[in-house]
Amino acid sequence: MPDATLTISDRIQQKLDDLTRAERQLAHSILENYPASGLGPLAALARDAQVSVPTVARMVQKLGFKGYPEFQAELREELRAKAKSPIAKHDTWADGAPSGHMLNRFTDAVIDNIRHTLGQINPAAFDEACDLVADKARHLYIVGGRITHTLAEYLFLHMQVIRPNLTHIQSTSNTWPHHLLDISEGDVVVVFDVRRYENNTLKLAEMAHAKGAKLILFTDQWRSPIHQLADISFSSRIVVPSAWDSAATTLLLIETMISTVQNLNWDETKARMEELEDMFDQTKLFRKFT
Amino acid sequence: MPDATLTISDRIQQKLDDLTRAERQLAHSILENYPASGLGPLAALARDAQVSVPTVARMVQKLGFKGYPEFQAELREELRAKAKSPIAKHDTWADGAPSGHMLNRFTDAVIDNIRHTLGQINPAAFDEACDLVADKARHLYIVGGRITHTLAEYLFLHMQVIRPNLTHIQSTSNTWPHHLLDISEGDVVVVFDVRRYENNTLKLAEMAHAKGAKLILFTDQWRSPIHQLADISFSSRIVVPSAWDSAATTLLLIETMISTVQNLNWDETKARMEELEDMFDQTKLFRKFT
DNA sequence: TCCATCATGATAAATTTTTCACAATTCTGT
DNA sequence: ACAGAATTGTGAAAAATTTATCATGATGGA
Repeated sequence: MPDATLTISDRIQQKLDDLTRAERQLAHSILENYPASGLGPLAALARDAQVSVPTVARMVQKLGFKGYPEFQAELREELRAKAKSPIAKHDTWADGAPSGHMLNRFTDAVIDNIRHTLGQINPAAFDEACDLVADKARHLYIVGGRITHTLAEYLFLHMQVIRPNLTHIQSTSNTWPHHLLDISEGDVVVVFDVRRYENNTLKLAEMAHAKGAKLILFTDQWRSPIHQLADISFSSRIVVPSAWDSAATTLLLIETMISTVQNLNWDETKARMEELEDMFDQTKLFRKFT
Repeated sequence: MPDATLTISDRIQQKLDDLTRAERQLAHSILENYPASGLGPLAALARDAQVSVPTVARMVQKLGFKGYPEFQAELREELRAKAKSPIAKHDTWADGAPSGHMLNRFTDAVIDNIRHTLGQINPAAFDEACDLVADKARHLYIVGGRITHTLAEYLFLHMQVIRPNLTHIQSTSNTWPHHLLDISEGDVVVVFDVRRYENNTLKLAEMAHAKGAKLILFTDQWRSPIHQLADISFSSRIVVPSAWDSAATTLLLIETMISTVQNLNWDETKARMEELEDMFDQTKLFRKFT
């Protein structure tokens, strides 16, 4: 009988390196919705993980159990113990860390930010923004400031694969007036501006607005002054137990936008993506022979 | 097929009056430590409740199941559903958008990713990593790949304020071997590498490891090959309903790290931050937050 | 008190599940 | 490119679990 102080989940993760390809595949499947999947019949688990039945049997033995039934018995025992233990420890995010640990406090705050932000968002406006960003006829400019340029670049890198005709502008650089010359009516400018709102970014937005560009703004709950010019703006809650603000919620919105735009342009993107896949495969091959 | 909105526990309690003596005995045994006992073999359940095997079989049918295995299947399904949403009784995050809207689907996935990731993280390892990153005696290198360099830069920008003596390396650039010359034993290298793991990044990590640097790795659930070299690694779940992966969870970890490191160095950081504020004010590059 | 009805349990049959032995495949180092 | 080792899968045997059958005991009303 294996060590009782470690959960099966812990032990799987610990052994993850010693496992073979199929076993690792299985391990992830078990962890995926733990412990439910492990409590079903062996064959079902094998099917879900797309491995053969004996692979499952072999791995449970590797984990130190005599057989699958013994493995299940301990899984049930874990479940018993967990249900019995006080609920206080139950609602923390990082198991084994006190609820006052930064990991738990921070995560609480971020989840709360997400909930608030999504609760206030206007889905129609979001869809409209995605349509604009997806429109390949319009040139797309993506603008970020001192910190937010990382978010801007994240959006830019993905859009680069999805559509042509786009530019990343860093408002802190002094080259942006050059880009502005090319902006014409109907172009789309996505601007990131969160508190410690930046003068440069505001100027840029004003001028783009004057030239008749569509402005989409990602800002915080207090809203950058740019929001008065913007056609569509999204404000995220960014407060966390830190001297800094959180960009996690804004990133969530950006990623959702990427996914939505991708879907809108799927027919054309597909080819671009597959090309990219090929490149990755080549990289893999390259690694194999070195 | 029984009603899906009611849990088995609910249904047993509802039927409690219609049950016979032995069945009631069994029912209480099931509820005693729910749902663990129901997930074992039928015979074990019968023994624990001190009733005969056929009694169990009969009652399960009385509850509307075709047989014991079907009963267990639903029990597992309940467990799955319960594990998924300790927070998210929210079916829809964005009010006014259908639950199938990308905003809701994506947010669901990200919350789930966060829950999984935090559940598997080792708080002690996290604290240790923060200590290393906070140690100003060690030079800090931050390394990112094609996409992840945005995350790396996000960490870099904040660390720049918190501590001196750090470098941002982009593994896709060809200048990184240059930086490698300066790495010495005891230095700390924070590496970002998520799937579509990059050969350049691996090479860099190997060489830094060979020079005796401490390696801290941020990767995904399948883990970059670098994790075998890394002193500490963190794996985030990154799957979302998109052709791309999500960086949101990794960003959450980074931000938590920033905040923790900030607190560790607070005395010295405070001065740096104020100095920075002054510089911003003087150059009038940034507006003061009101 | 006796019979009819229902609940319960023992046993056996049927089915499912697990384990084992061996073959095919993939990977690794020369 | 090859041989040897390790990994993975296939199919059959063994073990277990579940279901069905039937006998026994209990209960309650005439």
